Order: sequence, then C-alpha cells, then structure tokens
Amino acid sequence: MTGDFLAIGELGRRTDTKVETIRYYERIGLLAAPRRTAGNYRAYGAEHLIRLSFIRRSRDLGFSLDQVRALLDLADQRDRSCDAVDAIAKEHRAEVDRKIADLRALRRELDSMIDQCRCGTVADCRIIEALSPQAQLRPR
Amino acid sequence: MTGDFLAIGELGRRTDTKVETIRYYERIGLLAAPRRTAGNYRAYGAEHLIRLSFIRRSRDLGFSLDQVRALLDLADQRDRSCDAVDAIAKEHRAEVDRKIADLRALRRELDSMIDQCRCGTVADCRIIEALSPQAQLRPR
DNA sequence: TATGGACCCTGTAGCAACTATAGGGTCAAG
DNA sequence: CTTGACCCTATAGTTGCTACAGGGTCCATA
Repeated sequence: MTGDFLAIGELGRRTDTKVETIRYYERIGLLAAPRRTAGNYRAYGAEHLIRLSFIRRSRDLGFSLDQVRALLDLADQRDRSCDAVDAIAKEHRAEVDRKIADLRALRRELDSMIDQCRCGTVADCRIIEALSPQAQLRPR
Repeated sequence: MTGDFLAIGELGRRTDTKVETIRYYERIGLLAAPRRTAGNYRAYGAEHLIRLSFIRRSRDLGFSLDQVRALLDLADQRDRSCDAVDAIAKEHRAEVDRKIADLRALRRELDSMIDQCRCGTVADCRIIEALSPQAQLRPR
C-alpha cells in the first residue's frame, strides 16, 4: 500500500532532516500537520516536501526559525512587494557581518595570548595570566 | 554592617555579571559557594572576585564552560607544565577559525542572493527562489 | 500463521548557558 | 515603622533541536 505520499522517514531522507526535527517543526507550527493514514502515520505530500526544503535551506543559511517563519509567510503572498524579504535577508547579512567581526577580534586576542606562551610551568603561563584580569576588592 | 566582603550584587557589578548568572555558576560548581551572613546573604571574598573575573574573561574569549572549568583546574596546579593550557587555547582557536570560515561562506551566499533581488513582487523574488530548492516527490 | 525487524506514534526530558519570574525574606535610611 | 533596594529559593523559559521510554503498525519471510 505504497500510496502517493511520503512517510516521515522518507521525507526526512529527502530533506536531510531528522524525524524528530520534522515532528518538532510541526509542533511549533512551522510545517503544517499532514493528513494521517489508517494506522495514524503522517502522510506527507509534495507541498510538505517543498515547504520543508525551503525551511532547511533557510536554516542552512543561518536564518532563525522566526525569520524562516516570516520568510514562509512572505513567500505565500505572491503579489506583494518583496521589500520585506530583502529586509530580512539584509538584516541577517548584517548579523553575520557582526559575528565575523567579533570572531576576528577574538581570534586576534587568542593569537597574541598563544604567541606569548613559553610553555613553562602553569605558574608563569602567559595564557593563564592573560585570562586573569587584575581584579581588586576595593571599588573602582 | 558593611564588612570585608561583597554582596552578590556588588560582585556582579565588579565583574559585569548578572546576579542570576553568578548563582548559576555556583549551582553548576564553577564558582565555589561563599560563606553566608547572618541573614543568609552570600558573602564573597577577594578569591571569588578573582575567580569570577577569570571565568568572565574566558567566556568573553569564547571558551565553553567546560573549557573554563579545565582552565581553572589547570590554573590551580601552579607547578605543572602549561602544555595543557596551550592545547585548550589552540583547540579553541581552531574552532574559531572554523566558525569564521563557515560564516564567510555563508556571507558569500547571502550576498549573491541579495544581489539578485530586483525588488519586484514576491512572485519573482530571487531571494525566495534561492531559498526554494527544486524539490521533487519521486525518489532521486 | 507467527514473528522479526524496520518503521511509526506520543510524551517527556535533556543539551548549552543563561535569563526571567513568582513569592518571599533582610536591611538601612528617613 | 515603613519604604525601597537588595537578597533568598525554586522553577520555568529561551533556541533549536535530540534522545529516550514505552508502546503501535506494517510487511516480508519461515
């Protein structure tokens, strides 16, 4: 009785998504609940496959679930201007830029910390030292 | 009765740490439980300030709590070789490098996606299109 | 027809690393 | 003696899943 639908495992294989994750997306209302078979199995159609693929691709590009939700909503309003889509993507790009900048600053700090290590004993380890800000008990 | 100790709020102010976070660090065994005042307030000493400063600085540099725990343990064994410290720092740096590379790849993808947007209607939005992988119902 | 194994179901708890809330107690100043 | 800032515990929420436990379903093979 292999009908014209996908079982959850097959949908997962096609979209590279764990079964639990698909159920999770349903639970939080990101992926519509599909109809069920007589045995209470979820029976997915092409529309679910398309939808989940969209979700996965968006997640791969680092969009948050809230952003994905917004993108899905927008994608459905076919005659609207796509300015809002553009805005979400640009905001996300800005966020990625911030993260890259932060990580590069971090990387520089780690680098100079590691460079100074003469690999003696912990007592005069420059790394430990760099991690120990001069704390003082009396107020600043 | 402002004695020779810090209340949790003051410790938080000095280390830029939320009060809840300090209690959380205590609960997970990262920061030693301090003695208590008669009124059951936590009474922190200089050693706690130093310890928490170390933790915060490490966290700022992106070390995980597990890594911080390891670094703290090592920092206490003053006569050991600091190779292990070096190893943790280098492993972390490698991790940061991986993240930067991932984000840069991501940024490139987002860029080309956004570049293609002509800002018409959603129906022919290149961003939505780029997010919609050609899914097919029949197996690959 | 029985049975084994792969699949599916629900519900709940766990992960990192906090953050927030409820519902109270303590303390010092005015 | 009251007000308000601070502190206490305990518990639940956050994000985005992941991992059970304890069952039910389906289908092929012996």
